[in-house]
Amino acid sequence: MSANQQPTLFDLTPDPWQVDAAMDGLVARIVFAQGAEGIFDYRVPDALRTSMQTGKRVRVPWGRTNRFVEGYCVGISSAPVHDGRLKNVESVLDAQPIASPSMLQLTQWMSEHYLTAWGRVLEAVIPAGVRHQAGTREVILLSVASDWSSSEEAKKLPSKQAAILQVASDNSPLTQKQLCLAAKCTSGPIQALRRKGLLITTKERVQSTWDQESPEPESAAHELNASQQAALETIERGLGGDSHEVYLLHGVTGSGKTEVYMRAIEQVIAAGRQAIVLVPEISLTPQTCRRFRARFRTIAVLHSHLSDSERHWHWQQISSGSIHVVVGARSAVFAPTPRLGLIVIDEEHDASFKQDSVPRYHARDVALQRAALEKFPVILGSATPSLESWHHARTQTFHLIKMGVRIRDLPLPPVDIVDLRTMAFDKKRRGSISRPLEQQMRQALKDKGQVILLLNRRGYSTHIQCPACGMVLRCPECDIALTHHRDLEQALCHYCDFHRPAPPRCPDCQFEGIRYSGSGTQKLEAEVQARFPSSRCLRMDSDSMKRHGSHELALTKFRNGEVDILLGTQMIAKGLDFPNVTLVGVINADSALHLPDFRAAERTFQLITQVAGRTGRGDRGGRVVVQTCQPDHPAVQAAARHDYEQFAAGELPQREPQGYPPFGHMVRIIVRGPDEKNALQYADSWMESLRKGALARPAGIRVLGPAPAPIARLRGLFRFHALVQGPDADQLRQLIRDSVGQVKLPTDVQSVIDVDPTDML
DNA sequence: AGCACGCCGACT
DNA sequence: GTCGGCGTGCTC
Repeated sequence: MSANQQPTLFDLTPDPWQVDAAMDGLVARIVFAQGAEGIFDYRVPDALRTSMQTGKRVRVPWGRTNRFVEGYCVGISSAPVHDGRLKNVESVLDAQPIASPSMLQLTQWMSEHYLTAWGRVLEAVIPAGVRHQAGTREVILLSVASDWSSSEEAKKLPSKQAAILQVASDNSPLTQKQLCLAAKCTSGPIQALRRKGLLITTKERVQSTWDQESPEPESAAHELNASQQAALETIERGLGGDSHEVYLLHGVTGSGKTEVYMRAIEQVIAAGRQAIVLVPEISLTPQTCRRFRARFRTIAVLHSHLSDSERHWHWQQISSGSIHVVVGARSAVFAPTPRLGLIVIDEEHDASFKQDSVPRYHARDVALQRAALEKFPVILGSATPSLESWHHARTQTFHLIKMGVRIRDLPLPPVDIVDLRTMAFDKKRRGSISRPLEQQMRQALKDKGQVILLLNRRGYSTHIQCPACGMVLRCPECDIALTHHRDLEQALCHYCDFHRPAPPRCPDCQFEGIRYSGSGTQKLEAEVQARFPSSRCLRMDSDSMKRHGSHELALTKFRNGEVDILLGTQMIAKGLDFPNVTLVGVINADSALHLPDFRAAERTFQLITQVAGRTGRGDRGGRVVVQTCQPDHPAVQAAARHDYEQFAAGELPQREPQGYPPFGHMVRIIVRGPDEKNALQYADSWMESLRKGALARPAGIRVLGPAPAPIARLRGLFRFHALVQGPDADQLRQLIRDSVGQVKLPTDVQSVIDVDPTDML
């Protein structure tokens, strides 16, 4: 908009009847899923005026050669936004918008918040099955022309054609095949009618045939105890209206949070709106699905094994408003509910809500933003809330609701801490199970209870080392020690797909006594089988649960009592509700404690507390044994007392002086490339430019690094990372946005910008 | 992301 | 002299 045009526009303000003419230059604003990152303006030719809508995809000419590319229309304006001559939109690809106005608003926010191009966000947020209209096909429908009775030709039709016309006008549009059947004719007379213009054709996408989920037997609501009732009453005040409130439901494990969610959802449905329930990926077990299906008739459960066409079908059902409840993992936050009234985020602290590929969004934060835009409340539920949410609740932006007792007033299980350092002097004993834990296990099994053992490492041995020359077997592509998997007799890298046969002697010095040390779940399984030969043991980790449905099968076996001891990685720590579990053993509580991550203590506390909550859920009570080398660590101590508030009160003051979340914001930048020097050099100059930029802004922004990432090499690429921290999130983003492009990226160096990182590896 | 443009070295 | 290497920059 140049300065000399501006006054002219205002001088010639059109009279009302001229408005149409003044709107001549209709402009569509387009973003692209690949390629250029900006917003590009195109003229909308008259022929496309009616079909063009925001949220539809279009085909537009691109670049000097004007090859056609696909883009999303994110806005339409009547005045040209761009100075130069605009190219024309070539065609509109969608009959209906694929993104609603509110979804456009939300993705625009994400693109700003996560420093990711808008088009990339849209592409990631709309399922591929929806984009490709999987499971539908285009059919040609025949209907009677509206002016057929006035047509001369219609009065002197052959009898067959007249009959067909009659059948067609008595029905809604039919395919040619259907019309043939209904009028008992062949295609001949139908073609004749089409030529005469008496039958007109329309194209429509229809659903291919579909087998429905069989409905669950309906189950009634449970009675609420006093603490559930109180929680519901607080939440109720925000439901049904247009108020955007956030409730942090801090309920101990087994306090019956799910029932509170369900009651709230029922009220939202009664008010004519829909609800979304986000659960951690691993909790999306058939048990969870069944529980919700049994309660709500019109529900869509979005789990990871859906095919593209199933996903598309659910999307359409949700979009039409006929689905009232959507249950799913992270990406379900984008479900296209027309009038959303509530989002519930169960286990809101869970790491799986953060996406680890572009756009690196956190479903909790996206949900909060969606709720603010569409004006509805959010319930965050957890026994171990993230310190971010807890902080917001303490500082009054979230409503804190506590549920401190378990349903039926069951007690939280007592926790015994076993100090592994003193156990090290027990020379007669080998393996991962200490004497006290073994005794407790014998007792529990003797009393016909079930046992859960947590060991957060898969494989058999965690490292393979030569005692003669000191060599540790490493992945040639990654800076990672290989793990021995005995079932395959292979040494595997857990970060890429590298594997090699497990060596019988040192590959460097040929020493025969190469040592396999450190315990994973496979070794623990062998140890359990050796110590408890008459008990039935089942291992659950991502190796043994690869097949679809194996997770469900394993849990069903455990529930039916066909398994006495369930052992596994953190996938057994979450959400399971088995009343007969009378003992939980944590094999090594400090495995995550030394990770170079400011959230290490928080993670440890959450994991111990969550797995401890798997026991004492029946009348027989339960106990927990936690083995650790740091029995005095605050995270271990607080978990042993089931005392979240004690943990938070100790941990928050540690974070404040450093400006770590929740007291400040953080962006992590990863720079990687096949050439170590190039990558480091680029990272260095980028951080240098960030430091310069930080000086020109309000104080308080600091740039740490670059330094080699904790995993310094991954899949052959050297990795450096840096942290940019500051009290003001917008300032941080602005600084980084400005710096991108100031330093030019060598072709062999890639960068990743992770806003609000949860992972530092 | 492509694709053209442009500025350098090895060749008929 | 020209062909083609890829580093740079632009695309409404």
